[in-house]
Amino acid sequence: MKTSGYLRDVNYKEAREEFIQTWGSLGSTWGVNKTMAQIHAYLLSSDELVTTDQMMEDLQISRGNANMNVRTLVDWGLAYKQSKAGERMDYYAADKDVHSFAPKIARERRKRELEPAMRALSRLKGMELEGKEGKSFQKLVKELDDFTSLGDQFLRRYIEGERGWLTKLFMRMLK
Amino acid sequence: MKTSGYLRDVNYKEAREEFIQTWGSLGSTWGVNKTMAQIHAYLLSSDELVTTDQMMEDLQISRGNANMNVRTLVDWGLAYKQSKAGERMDYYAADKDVHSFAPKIARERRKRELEPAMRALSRLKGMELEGKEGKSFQKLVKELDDFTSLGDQFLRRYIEGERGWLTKLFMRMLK
DNA sequence: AATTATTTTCAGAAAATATTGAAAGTATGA
DNA sequence: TCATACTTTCAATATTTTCTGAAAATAATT
Repeated sequence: MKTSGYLRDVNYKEAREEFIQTWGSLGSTWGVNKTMAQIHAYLLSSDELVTTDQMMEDLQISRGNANMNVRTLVDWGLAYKQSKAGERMDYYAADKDVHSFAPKIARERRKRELEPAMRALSRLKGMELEGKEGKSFQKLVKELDDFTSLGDQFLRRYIEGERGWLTKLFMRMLK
Repeated sequence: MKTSGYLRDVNYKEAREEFIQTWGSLGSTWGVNKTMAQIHAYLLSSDELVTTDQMMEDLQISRGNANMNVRTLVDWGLAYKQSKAGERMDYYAADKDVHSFAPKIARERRKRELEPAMRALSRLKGMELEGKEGKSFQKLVKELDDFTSLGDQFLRRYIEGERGWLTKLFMRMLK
């Protein structure tokens, strides 16, 4: 028989390892640091609750790094801390449902990437500028502001909206 | 009279300066380096064609930096090189229309941020894993793949689609 | 209350990323 | 074809970001 216990175990481990590494390096391009993305992938792909020590061991990272990044995951609502009865150590698990955790990521990215831009634009929009240059600058600011506001409304709906909303919108869109 | 020539000129310059600085620091959170975002903001807020030397002077950056980042802007289609008749220096200007340049940014970000994730997921989806862990891993991969594919279809429409598409979709969405 | 287990913090080290500036490359035109 | 004006490249440097590890803090146990 080809798929011995040994072989299939290695397969799963390899697939998981690839997933974790890929997610980690993609994390950087998404404005999330490598370790945080790796821990997220690690928790997503784990059936069991895991401790900080297991993360340190499997991802080869320091205690401080593990602690800091798992905490951020918890802050974002992407992971949860759990206690096992009779044990002192903290265990962690991820929210596994993409339709539940993706909006949480969207919420954080909106906060970091969109809100400051909107604040800046609304400050600039409030200025009364004169002259040819001033006028076209104001036009630019207004257009950027309209555009980001549209994006913001969309994101808010997604973040706060009911589960199927995005999928429904896509269905309508494709028709 | 309150708005003397001097005053309103300073006003415009200050507003523009604030715009450039803000866009620059936001750039970092958007995966675009500070200088590139600053040059983009500088060109967006300029009525005239500008040379590399003007950028160097006004943004206080080196020639290499200016050259490299303005080239990337041109590569992305966010800026254009123009020659003035009888002059040797290269002049640059930005695409000022947000409904024209935003999809170009979306295109580049899709390429960098979404495509590699989709490639990784489709590679992982192709694996036949056994055991309880393997099965739930495959479920995870499938869900992530469905989700990213949906996002990809959406982005493609936006990137390739006609001008008003996004706004129309939003209108429908708000109803 | 003292000991032990566990988590958190944070200054400094390391890694990743961006920028400089001078040298090499190209195009123009005298 | 040589000189000049301008652009591009890239090794060295600077800056920013992330990570480490040991010390401090907190919590549980005896």
